[in-house]
Amino acid sequence: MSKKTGKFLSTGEFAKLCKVNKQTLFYYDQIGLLSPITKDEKGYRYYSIQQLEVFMLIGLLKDIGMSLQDIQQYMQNKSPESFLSLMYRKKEEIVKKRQEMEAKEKMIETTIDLMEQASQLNFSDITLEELPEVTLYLSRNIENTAGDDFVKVVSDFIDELYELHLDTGYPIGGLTKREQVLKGEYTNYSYLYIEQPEPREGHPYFKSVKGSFLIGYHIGDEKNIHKTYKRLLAEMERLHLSLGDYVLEEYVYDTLVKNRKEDYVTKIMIQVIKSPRRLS
Amino acid sequence: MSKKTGKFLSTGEFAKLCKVNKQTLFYYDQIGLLSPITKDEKGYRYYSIQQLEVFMLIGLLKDIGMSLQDIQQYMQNKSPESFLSLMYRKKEEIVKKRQEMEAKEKMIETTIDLMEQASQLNFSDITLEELPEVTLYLSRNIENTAGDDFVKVVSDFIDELYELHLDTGYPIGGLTKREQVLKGEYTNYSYLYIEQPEPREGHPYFKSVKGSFLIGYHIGDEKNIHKTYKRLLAEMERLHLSLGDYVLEEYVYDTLVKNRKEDYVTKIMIQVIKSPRRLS
DNA sequence: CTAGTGTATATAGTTACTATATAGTCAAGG
DNA sequence: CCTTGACTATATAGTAACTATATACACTAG
Repeated sequence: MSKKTGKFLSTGEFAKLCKVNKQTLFYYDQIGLLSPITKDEKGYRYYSIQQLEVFMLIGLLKDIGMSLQDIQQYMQNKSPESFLSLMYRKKEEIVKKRQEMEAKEKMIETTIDLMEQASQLNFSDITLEELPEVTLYLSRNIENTAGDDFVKVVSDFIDELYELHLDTGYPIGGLTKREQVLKGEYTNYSYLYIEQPEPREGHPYFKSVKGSFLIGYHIGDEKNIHKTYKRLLAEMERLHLSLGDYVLEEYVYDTLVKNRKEDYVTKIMIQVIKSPRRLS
Repeated sequence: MSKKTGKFLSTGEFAKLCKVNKQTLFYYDQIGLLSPITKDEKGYRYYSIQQLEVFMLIGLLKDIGMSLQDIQQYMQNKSPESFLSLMYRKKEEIVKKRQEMEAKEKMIETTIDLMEQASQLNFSDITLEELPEVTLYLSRNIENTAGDDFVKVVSDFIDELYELHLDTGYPIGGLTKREQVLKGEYTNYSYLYIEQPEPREGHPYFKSVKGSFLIGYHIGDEKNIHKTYKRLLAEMERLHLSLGDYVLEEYVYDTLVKNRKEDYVTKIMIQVIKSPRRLS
């Protein structure tokens, strides 16, 4: 602090209060966003305590995505009324942002849960499990689609996930109908799906599945997944089970956590019927 | 979509799915953050559906303040373990961010309330009001401080507000003790204060005030505030009231909402005692 | 009166895009 | 077959909001 400037603050002091780089204040002065209340004959800048409030408002507006230019725009013709209407608008935005934050928090939680579960699995095991009812959000049918059509369906599906906030961190899976599996077309998915832990009413496409599932894991490139399917179907025979209506397929480890395709792990869930044995 | 590329997406298509500019994908490819799964002989890029998941992860990490470089760092040596630990760390960060968001939401709410209240006021009125108990967080004593000392106290005070999350949108006010007022030193504040709507236990410096207050408003530059004080003290006399222990002073309209000092409004709250009349 | 700290300006660098200019690719229509 | 229009590519420059660096002046303590 130079001189006995009383209740004024030098750039350095003010910067410390604001918890920013001194240069940032020079910059704000330069673009006319926040200029010191006075400059002395040597060009030294002096800020007042009040200006801290302004600086904090700038920070608040910045945080909710306003550009410095827009902020300056407001600063130039302020009034209690315009301030209030600005606050009302920004209130809405900040609420939206907080909600997005919460959604992301949930996504991370789900991802953590899934990963923790995955780490407990033995991928060489084949198990028979009774699955509880789950709700799946389905894409449109994609059997035998390719090229533009396929792209369109996937795009629409993803768009819906965005719009309806259905992406909760669960992986996107492929559902194959019984008939396709019988034909040996294991990778000709009928639908894409995403699990919905908290299904909401009033949306079409939701589908619940429950029952007995034979669960196994395919390790490596998807290209060779038919081998794992053969293994699973053989096990199905051995246990005197017959094929149910669906097969669900989803990645456990993929691009997100593994660099090489050989390390990818796909979970295959074959719905099965125990008795009476159905002809397949 | 050119050619019968089956289940691959061109840059434009993938950009649409990701809801970003095509250029952004070029940029990500360039810095090696997210490269298409294949390029054909003409240099055309082709992305897979799986890569959307990667893109979304990048978006998530970006949103919680990770730089593209750091993200790339992770991408280069991923594993379920490192992914999990990253998620755990980021979970904490996102929780913190959400809480900050909530604090800002509250600040905006308070600001809106204060402004709405202010718009209902008639600044020429002098009123006698019974104020309920409020908790004030006080700075260290600043009577007669100036220069470095003053700056230090204010800095510390502001730092505490940051650290203890005490800035809830209420204005920072000045508390003047009875003795100063009697000496006519109206602007020689004894403490700075900020109101705490939800006081927390375990902190020093908290001070509750309640009782009768004579409330008036000063319009214009703080320099002339003594005139308004005189007016208020005269009114006090007229009502046969005597000066209490404190005077509170806070801005109603200031730099945030008015451009000119002549339009600033300061609220002055003089604690008064009705009877028995105390000698002043 | 010098060392050390603080201030100023001017300029260049950074991050994460974003826009523009130029040119090659491809499928459809006349 | 040629042109049109919509797409692709690269290369370069521009943007926002800082951030760092270089150079010079100002003030204060010993």
